[in-house]
Amino acid sequence: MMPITFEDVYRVVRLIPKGRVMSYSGVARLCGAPGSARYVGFALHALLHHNRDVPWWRVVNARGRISNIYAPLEQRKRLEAEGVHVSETLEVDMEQYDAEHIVAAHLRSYKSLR
DNA sequence: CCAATGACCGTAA
DNA sequence: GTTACGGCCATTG
Repeated sequence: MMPITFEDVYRVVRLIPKGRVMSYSGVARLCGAPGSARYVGFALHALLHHNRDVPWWRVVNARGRISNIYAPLEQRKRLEAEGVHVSETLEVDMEQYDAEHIVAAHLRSYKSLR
């Protein structure tokens, strides 16, 4: 299987619609690297000191919890600003907000158009 | 080259 | 609800 790069991760994260979220494992799956969730976290971590056009705040862990240890409140603020409800325990409802199926469909149509 | 390191995850007890 | 552990894999020192 082809190794994935930071850019592969950023490409998928950029497809998450405003007002939606995805899990680290979901991003890894759509990058074609199922099981590489840790690496997705690593790629997002690399964004901290380089401002890029990547909506990192739309990525949470598989249970909907904010696992960013650097700026959890900033992440919550940005999500709320998009209409995503974040609980006091820093969790979102994945049943309601998970965009994996949407992004997957987007990638499928992109692939068939190409 | 090798070992350690993550903004993680699924399973098991 | 909790902790523990193995797997994960590109990057870094």
